[in-house]
Amino acid sequence: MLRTHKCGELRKAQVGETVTICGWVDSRRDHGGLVFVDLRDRYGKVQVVFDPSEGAEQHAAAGDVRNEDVLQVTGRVVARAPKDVNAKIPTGEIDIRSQKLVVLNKSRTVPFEPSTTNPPNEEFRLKYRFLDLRRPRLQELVLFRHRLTKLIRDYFDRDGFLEIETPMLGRSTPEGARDYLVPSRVHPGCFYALPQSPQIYKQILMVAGFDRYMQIARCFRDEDLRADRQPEFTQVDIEMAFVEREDILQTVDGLVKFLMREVRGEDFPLPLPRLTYREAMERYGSDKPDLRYGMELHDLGPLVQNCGFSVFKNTLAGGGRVRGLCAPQAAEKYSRRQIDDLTLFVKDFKAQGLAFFRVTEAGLDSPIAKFFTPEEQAAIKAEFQAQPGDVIFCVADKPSVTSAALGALRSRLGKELKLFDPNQMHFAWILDFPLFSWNEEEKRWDAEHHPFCNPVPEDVPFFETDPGQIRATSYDLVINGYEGASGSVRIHDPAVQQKVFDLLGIPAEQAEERFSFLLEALRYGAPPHAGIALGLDRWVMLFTGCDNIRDVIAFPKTQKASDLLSGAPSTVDARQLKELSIRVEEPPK
RNA sequence: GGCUCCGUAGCUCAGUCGGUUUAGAGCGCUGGCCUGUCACGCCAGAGGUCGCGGGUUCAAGUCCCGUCGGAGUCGCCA
Repeated sequence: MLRTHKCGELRKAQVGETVTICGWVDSRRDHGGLVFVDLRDRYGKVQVVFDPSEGAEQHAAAGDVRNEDVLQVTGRVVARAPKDVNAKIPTGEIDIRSQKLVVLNKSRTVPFEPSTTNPPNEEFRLKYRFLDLRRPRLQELVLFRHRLTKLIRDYFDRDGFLEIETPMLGRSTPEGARDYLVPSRVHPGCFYALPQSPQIYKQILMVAGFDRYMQIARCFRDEDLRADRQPEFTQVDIEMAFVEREDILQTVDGLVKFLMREVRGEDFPLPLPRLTYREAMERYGSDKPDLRYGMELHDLGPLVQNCGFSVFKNTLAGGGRVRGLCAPQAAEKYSRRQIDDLTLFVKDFKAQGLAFFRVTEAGLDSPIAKFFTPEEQAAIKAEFQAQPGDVIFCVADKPSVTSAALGALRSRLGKELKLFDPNQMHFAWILDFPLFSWNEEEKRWDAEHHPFCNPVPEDVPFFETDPGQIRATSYDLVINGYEGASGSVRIHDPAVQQKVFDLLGIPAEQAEERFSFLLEALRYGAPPHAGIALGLDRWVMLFTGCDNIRDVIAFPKTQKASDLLSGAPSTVDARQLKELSIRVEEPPK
């Protein structure tokens, strides 16, 4: 070992001991006579004093030391005089008086200091990720991720779950997200796909009798990125046999309670709240509402069906809806111009427009208020129990558009009006999703969750009459407006599986070709089973209060899926391509 | 693929409404001084294809078009 102690662990208790420590130069203060160096490792930093009276050589060498050089220092731990104590750091009551200095490695001048209080832009941080990761904040996030992952493993281990690895090189299935493909050398023209999730394998593990499975699984989806989406990400993948929906919900409820206690010391009440999909869409306009605040959507149809405002009246007459929400005390924060911005915002969600009313003592103040009788105004005000200073926003449109537009508006206003405590974590289940959704462009039914999701048994008759009515035995766990986990009871009956494929328009022979290994497995005694997958990156992000997923991933990719540190993706040698029987059609410029 | 924002010294930024001169500051860097600093201090200094390309103009960091890169978002994400 090159060290006897870590920099950050030294305290008054070690005073008098001679120690050897290693670390990076966090900063150097050269007083000509005395030289002070803050030496940093991942446990913290400690001040080393280089005094000429302890040896001319080590003192002179300290004068040549620069930031981020790697040092090994042997010296005595001494207590600081009371006036010299630095209360800002845990090691501030002691110094290391150097007796020997070894420069283990010089550093080039770093493009930015890990100790900076004002980190550079993200592009630069990603290019020099090894320096960025030296920053205390990032070290803290990496450490927390380790801890959370370990707690999750412990929780499932204690409950008898087995961690089983599944292949990374699998078979491409055209449904779902775009696959990342890996060419096969020994099978020219054939490709593996990296897993979008271990879905099929974990179901097969159930058939194989491993009735409690979990895996911290890396997954890959070649879709466009977001603040909470990376092309490769980590799922806590769970599957259980001989269980019902309720068992999965309770298992995850227990995990949440366990984590909230271990991480935050909070006694989290169970069960977690549950809402149906229909209820979520009706009250919040979203299937993943942020439930840290209210500001619910209200149906204004009955109140305005006879009003003088033709937009509302005509929309209602045409089968549309008029819905709205009441933004508390927004009148002063939103000028006319800012409301125009909100109007543009809801147009992104296909809304034709955004009506608004400023709530006053007397009634409603708005360019369109004149179209509403005093009674109608009073009714709208009463519907929201609106207070003077509030602003009521309304969208009149197709039902789905009112949800999408108002759901997005609610989310935006919630942030802008700071309607929630950023430290709070709110978990809720969304249940009874539709099993299928109608794809208007392609004129066909799509699986809302995935094609292996079991329908709610009493809805099975709807297969013949109204597939849109079929509820799925699926469930999402929503955390602060993010989809934190998603799962379902699976189909274990080949006949039901066949019904689903039929409705999705996947011909029997095609289903057989794509999923034969699953379908075959289901025919050999598949137990009823259900599962769920947690988005580990998002959980870490939410627990740590980060606003993007990249900060909790050691080596993340940019929005264009590049790794700025390594330069991936890159072109490859012609020889490699030839070996793989691949010809690139249009070589990059 | 669409929309929006950003790109000036190694880094963080200023550079105005309204186009012009030698493009500035702080941090960092280099040299010197300094024995109790911890955002050390003091003195001196170096450092710029204003992302890139084109256009408008007597004149472009500034205006216009394109492009590259980064971010947010819609589509997409069974």
